[in-house]
Order: sequence, then structure tokens, then C-alpha cells
Amino acid sequence: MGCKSSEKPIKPKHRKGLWSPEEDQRLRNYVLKHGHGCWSSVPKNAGLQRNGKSCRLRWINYLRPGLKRGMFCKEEEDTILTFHRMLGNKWSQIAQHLPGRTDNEIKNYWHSYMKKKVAKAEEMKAHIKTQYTSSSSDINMDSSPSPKMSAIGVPIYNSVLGHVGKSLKCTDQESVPQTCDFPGDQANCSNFLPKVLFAEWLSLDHVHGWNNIADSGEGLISRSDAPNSHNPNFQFTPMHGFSSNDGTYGGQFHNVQSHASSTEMFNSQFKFEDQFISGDDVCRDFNMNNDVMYI
DNA sequence: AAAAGCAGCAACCGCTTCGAA
DNA sequence: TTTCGAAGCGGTTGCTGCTTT
Repeated sequence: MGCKSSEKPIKPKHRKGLWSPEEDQRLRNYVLKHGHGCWSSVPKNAGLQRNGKSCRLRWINYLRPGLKRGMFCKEEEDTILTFHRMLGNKWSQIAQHLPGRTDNEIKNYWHSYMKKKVAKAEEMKAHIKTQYTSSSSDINMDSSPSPKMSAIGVPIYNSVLGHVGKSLKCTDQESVPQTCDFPGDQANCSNFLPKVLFAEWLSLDHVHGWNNIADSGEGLISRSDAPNSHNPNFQFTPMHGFSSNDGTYGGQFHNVQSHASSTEMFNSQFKFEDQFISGDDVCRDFNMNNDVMYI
């Protein structure tokens, strides 16, 4: 937050509506190369006739690497249901538990699909309930043992609650993202490696072993604790997933996603660029001294 | 084949929160 | 402490393509 006031642009006429492929390309190229920094200056620097807000949204919802497209798998639906019950319409918070999905996507999915599904199921439930109460006063639906069925008729409590505090791992191959989110085959993914790391890629919940670290208070790094600050005890093992053994950070990222953890802590502790400059464990394909920007 | 209706999704709008000056 | 600008968030709108009549 807080861009230099000197960067305040003269109000240009901003384009609206759908983004053209050229605009996408410009924005993608610019952000991958420079990072977004202050969004209000992005359109100017990238040569776009959009406002910063629009650029930000386009990036977050569409261009950002690591985004999963396509149908939601059953596990994702379960997760949405569970967290929606817990959090309500806190789409961004729900999205934190669905790697590769945006809040906008989840919101749309909810409004266009799941809301109806849930309503229908509730209706059915009510119908069954009235049938039961009229036929047997002994049966209390609400106090009966855990139904193991969600409102949409899928086994939810066990499977879904298992996702709480643990990561999501889809088994539905149709909807599971390919291990590379970049054009071309996986072997060529490294060609597309950007020189920027985004906080979203490290989203939360998905870094191995962080519960323990968070619980113990160990491994919490601050600027002053970062390896460059000559802290010999520093370790960055949670980032092993990015070591790019197969040259595809997307795949590694996906694997990393399979592990549980503390989102808050991870987010709050890894927001500084210099914290990424952590030596061999991190992103071997990157030139940590020159190339990496963490946003 | 054309028009109307509908659903899905991308993008916009306005409010709130946050942080720097 | 106040003010102001940027970012974040959720609700809403509007476009597009598909289906139905």
C-alpha cells in the first residue's frame, strides 16, 4: 500500500469491458517481468488504457499463474460447502482453502450452481423431515447420528471436515490441473518460468510441515531473521517443493499443495522479498540474486 | 430458422480496511 | 490523530453462448 504520490497519473480515459488477448499479453508480460508493485502505475507502465483496479482484477482472476480452470471437483465442492457454512459469504477466505481458485470464481460457482443445489437439498430434507415427524414421533432427524451426507447428498462431514486445516487434494482427474500451468508440454515449462514469485502461489495451507512450526513458534522468520541477515539457524525446508527438480514449478507447487498448514502464519511471515533469498532449498532455477521478485 | 429465455462468467462498482505521510 | 490513496472484498451487472419454443 501507499504508492508514491508522484506516480499519480493524469486521469486518462480508461477502457472498459472484456480484455483483448493483446491487453492480456501486455499485462502478463509486465507483471511477470516487474511485478505489479503499485497497481495504479501498472497500466501506465504496461501501456494499457485500463485503470489499476481493472488490471489487478484481471491478473488475480485470470492471468495469475497457478490458476486452476475448469470444473470444480467434488472435494472442492465439499470444501466450499463446509467453509460457506462456517464463514458465510467470505469468498476470499473460502478461496484460501481452494488452491488455484479465485474468490470470484467460487462466488460465481456458488451463485450459479451450488446455491440451487443446496436449496434443493434443504427442501428435500425438510420434506423428508415432515414425513418422518408425521409417521414417527420417535425419530429426531437433527439429533440422529452424524448423517455423513451433505446438503447436496454427498458424504460431507468426514470428507470435508478433513479438509479443514488440511489441504485439498483433488482426485478427480478431469478437474485437477495439469502440473504445468504454462503453454506447451511440461518438459518445456521451465521456458516459461517467470522471474517473479507471487505470494498466491504459496497460498496457505499447502506448505509441508507448517503446523508444527507454527505451533512451536520456530521457523518464524522476520526480516532480521532471514538468511541474508547472517542467521545460521535459518532453514527454509517448507519450500522444498519449489526446488524444481523436474523443471516445473507448477508441478512442484501442486505437490506442495497436498500438505497441510497454517495459512495465516505463512502469509504473514513471508511477505518480504528478501525472505525468499534463502539459499539452495529454494527455487534452484531462479537466480536468487538477480531474478527473483516476491510480491 | 429465428426469437426468447436462461445460465455462466468476466468485469465493474462501491464500500471497507489498511498503511503511509 | 487525521487524511488520503491503494488494495481488498463482496454484491451486482451485463455480455455471450447455449437451449428451448
